[in-house]
Amino acid sequence: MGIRERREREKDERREEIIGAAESVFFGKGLAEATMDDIAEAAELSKGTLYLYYRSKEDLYLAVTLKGMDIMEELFRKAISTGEPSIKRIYNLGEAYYEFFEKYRNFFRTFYFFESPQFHTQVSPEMLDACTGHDRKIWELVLTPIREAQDEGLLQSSLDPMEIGVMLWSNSNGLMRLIDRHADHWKDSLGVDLFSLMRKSNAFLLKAMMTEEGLKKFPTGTFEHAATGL
Amino acid sequence: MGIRERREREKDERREEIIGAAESVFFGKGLAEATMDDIAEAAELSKGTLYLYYRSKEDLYLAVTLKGMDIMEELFRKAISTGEPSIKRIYNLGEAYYEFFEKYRNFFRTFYFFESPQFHTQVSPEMLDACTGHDRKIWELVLTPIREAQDEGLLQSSLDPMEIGVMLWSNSNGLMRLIDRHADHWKDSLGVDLFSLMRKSNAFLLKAMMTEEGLKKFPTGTFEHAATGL
DNA sequence: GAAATTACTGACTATGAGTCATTAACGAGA
DNA sequence: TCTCGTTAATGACTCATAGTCAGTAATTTC
Repeated sequence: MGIRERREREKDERREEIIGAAESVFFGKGLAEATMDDIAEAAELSKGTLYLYYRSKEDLYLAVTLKGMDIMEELFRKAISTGEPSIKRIYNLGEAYYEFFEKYRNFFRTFYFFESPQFHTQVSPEMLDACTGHDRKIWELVLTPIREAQDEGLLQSSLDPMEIGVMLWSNSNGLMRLIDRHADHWKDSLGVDLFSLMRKSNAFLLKAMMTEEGLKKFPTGTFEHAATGL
Repeated sequence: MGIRERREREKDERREEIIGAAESVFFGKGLAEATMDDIAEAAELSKGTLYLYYRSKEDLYLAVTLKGMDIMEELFRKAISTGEPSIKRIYNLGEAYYEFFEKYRNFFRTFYFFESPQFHTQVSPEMLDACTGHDRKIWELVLTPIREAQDEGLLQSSLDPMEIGVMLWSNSNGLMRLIDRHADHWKDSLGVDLFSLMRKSNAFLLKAMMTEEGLKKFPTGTFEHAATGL
């Protein structure tokens, strides 16, 4: 019988609607200032109903984070399925990450919360698992072209692929955070362009991790027209 | 007359006592779970009194952060006043940063809040200024040996000293955060030692930013016995 | 020793997260 | 079409806690 299925579909839609409402409220006011009453009003539902779908305000916030991860995953997937050489696809990932940062800044910001367990006081273990699960899935994506580049002898095989990924990710992520909160200050009063700095440091790191052969085939700067300089 | 002065001294002492109480409560429960009543009890004062000294719970939290910055500044100051060569003192800074992370983990964690303006909803502009001011002071400290190393022709002079500092700092900071929340997971289930990874990536970056002359005098690994590998 | 200043108090207010008894809507079976 | 059971939704309520403020006590000044 299709009734059960319709009900489930409707429930899923409700879930999406709630996330949509939560998104607009959270993005407008931030986690702390947003109230469940605000979200209920935006969703045209009563507050009690929100709690039928999400255990706590923080769980709901992480539901928005999960949606952000979906978007990011999609961008990453596109970046690595171009059929280009592995090294180029690693560059693409850097571009995709920066694109996500630029275009989906609000989602990028929700990651701050996810990445600070400090602040998880009401998060349900289920929701946390869902997030870390999704996080790992994205990491798998990142590792694919890295492993390939190692197999092709372009990246040093003495390094763990995860190590390579983390170095590049951590570097980009740290600088994007800085850009997010202080870009103007750095540019105007210190004269430092953090964006090109990110390009530079990523290039430094990648260069240090490539093999002689890799550097011969793809000298630093090969993809410099690219957006992020990864 | 010394009465005014005595009163001021007493007020300062009170301030310190409150910070001490806040510290123990915040470190035990985290910002969100800690209540002003908890802190008042720990300080053996009424809640109202706390508000005579600090405008909000978040201001009080940042007061603890400021204390952490004091500690860090002290460690940094020691690190760069050894009379050693400039490059070595840059290494020392890396060590000092890691020492701060290890020994004063709780203070290190308070920086998460300071570094996420997202979460500043009740912070007074005065307190924020105090924090950013102190932050800059510490940056000045970091820049000293970097400028010196450039003057001596050991670090590329095409780079802005601030750029060099930010690259190294951002890299270390990002990885320490990762270590802070996931060291076990990374080590056990992924087989990646984040600490040595931090050493490696710092070395990569520094190497890329040194001059030929610098690398001749101080080849990578010169200070490898050092704690952080910066 | 009266008046003024300063430090402190804790009962009170306001707000907002989360709950739960109740109501409404829907569908199944007779 | 009438019941009865099930599921979805409601909103008034509780409870916790940040922040306030009128009042008290201690200290200083003259």
